Amino acid sequence: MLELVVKQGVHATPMSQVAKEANVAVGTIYHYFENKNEVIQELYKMIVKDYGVVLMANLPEEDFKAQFEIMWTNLYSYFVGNPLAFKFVEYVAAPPIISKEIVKQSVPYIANIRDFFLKGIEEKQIRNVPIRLILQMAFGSVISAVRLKFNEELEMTKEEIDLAIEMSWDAVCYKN
Amino acid sequence: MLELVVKQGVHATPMSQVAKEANVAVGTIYHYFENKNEVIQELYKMIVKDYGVVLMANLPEEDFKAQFEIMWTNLYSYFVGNPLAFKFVEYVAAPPIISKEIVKQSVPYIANIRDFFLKGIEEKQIRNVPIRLILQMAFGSVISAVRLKFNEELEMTKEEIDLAIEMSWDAVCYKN
DNA sequence: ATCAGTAAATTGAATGATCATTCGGTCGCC
DNA sequence: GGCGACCGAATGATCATTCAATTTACTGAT
Repeated sequence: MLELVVKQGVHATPMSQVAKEANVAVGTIYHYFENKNEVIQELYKMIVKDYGVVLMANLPEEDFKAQFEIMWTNLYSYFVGNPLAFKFVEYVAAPPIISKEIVKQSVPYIANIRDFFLKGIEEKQIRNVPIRLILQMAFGSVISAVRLKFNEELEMTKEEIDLAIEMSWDAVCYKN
Repeated sequence: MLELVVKQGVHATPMSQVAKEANVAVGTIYHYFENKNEVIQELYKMIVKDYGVVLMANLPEEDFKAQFEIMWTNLYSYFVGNPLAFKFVEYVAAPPIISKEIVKQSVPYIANIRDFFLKGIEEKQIRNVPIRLILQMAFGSVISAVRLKFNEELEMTKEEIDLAIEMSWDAVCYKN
């Protein structure tokens, strides 16, 4: 369903097609889900949970900036490697399909990311500004980079990725 | 139609409702537009054209950074003052409804913004990195700020706006 | 001024599709 | 023999789009 929805849009993918693709009957889907929207919502939660884990993987112990860089790269790689996930959260996961309520339910999945930046602020590695601003800016820069790649506006070589990370870091890092 | 589409989503707004809201008959709409999608596309172009103009308004002559700040604020104010426009470009203007083709057609409307940053690079005010990266990062930071406000995650006081601008500037400005 | 003539604008009921969802029934397993 | 998983045709709506009919706006001739 993820694939179909990303390619055609939510309302252009009939449940009949979803059923066919999944090799089940339409009725079976309705046996497990209340309605079409609930399937979409579960898809959303799955993806958030997924990248919430990936994001924090393989962090080096020491340097804070190095950790930031790895996190940035983790998320970037996740989206580049899972274009469907990216396109889903970017283009499909919009109100009123995905409500604020559902978004809130997904917050715990990424709580550790928030904690990471809070620690950064305490340790004077990260600007002392509202945490939501930090998160949104950092997250947004990754999204921007992925967009550039998928729209084929930039090739996103190693150098370009490093530039993007550097810009992103300069936006959030502590200033003397 | 903008209003209806933003509130209900494209496929949840029947042309009959659009017609009623506009006090015309359905047929009349089809006299002026090929189909539903074309109306949406014209909406998109209108909005891009609109903020392309607003963005460059009232720029002070002197300081480059000051100009950047005004541009940033211009776009921020535009979106905050036109929530429908914001929600439309953010949530509705997605493929396959708005194709890459349509996006390309709208590029000329914002060519002067590109020129502004190119000049900035020449004058060593802006980082010497691919222009698309600059544009996407700068634009993205405004979007992030507007999102925070609309989601009521941040109040976006004058201070918070200034912080966001500062972060955005640090991301794109020239580094010695 | 008036009016016939005509082209464009407008109308909205009818058409033909497409879908989400339901539910009576089947199947396989314990 | 009973229970849950599974099936998919049938239902009831909803829509985008069409088009024949009607109205309006404009022209120039009288």
